[in-house]
Amino acid sequence: MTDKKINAKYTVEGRVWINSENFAFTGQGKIELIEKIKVLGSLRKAASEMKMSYRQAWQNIDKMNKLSEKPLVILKRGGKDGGIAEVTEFAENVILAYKNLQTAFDIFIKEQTKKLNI
Amino acid sequence: MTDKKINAKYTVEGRVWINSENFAFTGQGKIELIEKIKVLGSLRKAASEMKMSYRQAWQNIDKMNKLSEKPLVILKRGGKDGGIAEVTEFAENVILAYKNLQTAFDIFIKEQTKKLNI
DNA sequence: AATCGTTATTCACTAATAGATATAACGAAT
DNA sequence: ATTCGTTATATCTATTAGTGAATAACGATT
Repeated sequence: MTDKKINAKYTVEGRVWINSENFAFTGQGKIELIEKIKVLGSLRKAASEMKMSYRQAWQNIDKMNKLSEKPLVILKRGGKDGGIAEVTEFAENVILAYKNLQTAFDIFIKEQTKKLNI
Repeated sequence: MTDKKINAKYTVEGRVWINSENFAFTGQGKIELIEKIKVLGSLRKAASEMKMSYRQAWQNIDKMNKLSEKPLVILKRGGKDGGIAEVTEFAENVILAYKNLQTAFDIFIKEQTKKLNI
C-alpha cells in the first residue's frame, strides 16, 4: 500500500549552475541562448527569438568566452551574411555537462520534496 | 589509488529553498533572521545584527507569516520592552526541514562537482 | 569600391530595488 | 497618564539593472 499522505503545500525548489572563476558561466538562459545560436548561426537572431536584448546576450557570451578556458561561441563580423556565430565543441561539452547536472538536480528536488516534513 | 585528475576550474553551485504558494518562504537569509529573532526576542535587534534593514526584515517575516499555513514569528507591539518577537514551534520545524535540505544539497553539490566532465 | 546584415559599443532613458529617515501606533509597567 | 522601546508604515533618495535606439566596425561577396 502506497503512502498517500502527501503534503502538497510546500515544495522544494532551487537552481544550479556551473561556475568558472566567479562567474556563473552556465544557467538555463545561457544554455538556451547557445543552443539557439547553434541552430540559427546568429547571435542577434538567437537573442531576438528568446526575447533577450542583444546587448545582454552579447555580454553573456563575451563573459563566458573570457572567463572560461576556451571560447564557447566564436563571433565573427563582416562577410557574406554580415557575420556568423559559431558554437564550439567545447560548448557542446558544457551543454552536455549542464544537462546531466540538471537531470540529477530534478531528481534531487523530487526526492527532497517527498522528504519534506513540515 | 585515488583518481587525482581533478579539474578545479569549474564548480557546481546552486541554491535551494522551500516554496509555499509561489513564495520562497525560506532561504539562508530568512532562516538566519528567524534564528536571531529566537535568540534576541526582537525583530529590530535581529535585523540590526544581520545588517539587514528593519524594513526588509519586517517585510520578510510578514510575507512568510501570510503565505504559510501558520505564522512563523509572532510580532507584538507595546508592552514592557516595547514589543516582542516570538518564534513559533512551526518555525522550528521549518528551520529543521530547511537545514536537512541544505545538508543534502551540500552533498549533492560536492558529488556533482566531482562528476563534472568539461 | 559598394553592399549587406551582422557583430560591437555607446548613450540616454526607464524601471526596479535598496536604503535611510521619520514618525505613528502600541500597551505593559510604573 | 507617562514612559519606554518596540512594531508598523509612509516617503523620499540613491543605486542598480535592464531596455531601446543609434551607430560604428567589419569583411566576404559581388
